[in-house]
Amino acid sequence: MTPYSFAHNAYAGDLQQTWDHLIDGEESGVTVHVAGRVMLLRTQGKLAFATMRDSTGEVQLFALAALTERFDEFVRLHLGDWVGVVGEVVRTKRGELSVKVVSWSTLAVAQHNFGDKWAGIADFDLRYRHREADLWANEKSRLTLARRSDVLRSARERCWAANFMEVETPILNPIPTGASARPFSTFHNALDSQFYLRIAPELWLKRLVVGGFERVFELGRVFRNEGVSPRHNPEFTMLELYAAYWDYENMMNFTEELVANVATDVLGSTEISYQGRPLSFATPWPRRTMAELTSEAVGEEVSVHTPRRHLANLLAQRDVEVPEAWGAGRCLAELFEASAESSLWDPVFVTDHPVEVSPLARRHRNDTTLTERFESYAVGRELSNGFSELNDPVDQRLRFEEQARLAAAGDDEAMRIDEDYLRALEWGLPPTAGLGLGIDRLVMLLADESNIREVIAFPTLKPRRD
RNA sequence: GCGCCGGUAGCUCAAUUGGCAGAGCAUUUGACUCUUAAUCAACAGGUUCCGGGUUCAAGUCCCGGCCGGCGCACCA
Repeated sequence: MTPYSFAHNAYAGDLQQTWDHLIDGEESGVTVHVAGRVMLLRTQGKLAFATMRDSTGEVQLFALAALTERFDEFVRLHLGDWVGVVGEVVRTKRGELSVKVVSWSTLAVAQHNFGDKWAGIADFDLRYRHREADLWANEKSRLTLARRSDVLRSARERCWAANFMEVETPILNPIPTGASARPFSTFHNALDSQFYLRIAPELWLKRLVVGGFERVFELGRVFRNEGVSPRHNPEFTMLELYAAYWDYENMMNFTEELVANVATDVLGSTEISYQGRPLSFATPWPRRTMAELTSEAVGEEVSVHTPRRHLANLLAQRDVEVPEAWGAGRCLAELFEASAESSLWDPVFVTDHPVEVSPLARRHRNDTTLTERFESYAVGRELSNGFSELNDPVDQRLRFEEQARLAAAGDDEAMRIDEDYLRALEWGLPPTAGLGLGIDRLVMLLADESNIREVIAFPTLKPRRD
């Protein structure tokens, strides 16, 4: 029977640092208890060398028939077995820091191997379905998921440092809202009610601001029942935060600082390389209106005031089908996506979106057909989305009603009227700015990964049907 | 959802024009007192993803299905 515990008192990584000064063949006189997984095993008659890895790194185990108990069993260990070892820290004649094994025990056996000891595990299906094996076999996977943890820690600390309080809001929602997306639905038996997994926590968070929490953030999972791709997982992690008394300019300032600081916390610099190309998070990020960028991309002046018919023609030239229900605003936003979006490499704020595509954003103070909204883009992808929040319950009702008309016309991503939210606005939402930041996308950039599944420990896969 | 590509031993990968299904590592056995992906020797290891079809003969060609990668669509 394997032990129930092990009196562990040292880590491989620490030993490598602490005993860096040991010269070849020198013995430290210090006995340690280390534990980890056997990654490699080299036997040589009455000697055996094992490479053991724990969460901090690797250290060699040096076993001798003359010293090590049950030596004949030690040399029969399998790659992947967990062992606990007691022995002296030494450096071998050939220069490898080692624990000279006196007593030891198998803590757990590995009944399956961990892939080729040189090539690891390459099969995507196996790696994603059995990430536990992938993590042992592939250093890159360990580094990427550790980096995700670093990003989460940094983002939280930066939010706390700016006096945002972390809150949690419902994942089970009677109405899916706060974004435009198809939801997952589920059912609560005792309440005899249909629920939807949240597509965004937005409205709940603003209700907390109404309640007097002036700066709140939530770092949590949202769910969207849409296609999967190298950049889309059905569940993903969003940082949403709201600050009373801020407008979207303030929030853009905060956003660029947040991302730049996270990059610095995690990588030590705002200057990184992504997929072989330099990428700079250095602030300030350019701020360009959607109309400007779209005009540049299509080679003529366009805006939300351009006749819808003309915008529709420009879209048609780009093979975009234009439904009857789209107004000039939606056409402009679609034209932006079709023409300008993919070329935005370094971070940039795209601002002043049409009201038509921004049902929760406050109208622009200089043009009521636009909103005070921004989206940051990097590497041609949307990274964040924020705005001066619409806090007028009358206008919000009009926006919801417009969404309801779209839904009636067949748009299954349109928002639904949320009476509870409207009532909350009637109690008074101060001027507030909000932000939603896609954490997975940010981790992809900071981990130099091109597939979102690499930055998610257990990405959503189709269940096997054997 | 559509298109392209892929699935061969536990893992990483070969297999020419349709012609005996292979190697390295892992496993098993043996040798070896300073190895570093140790080395050397030997044994063993297969529903070639699944189901049909064409053919004297199919890993290879055709049809259907499953799973994955990439692109498109949708979207963040």
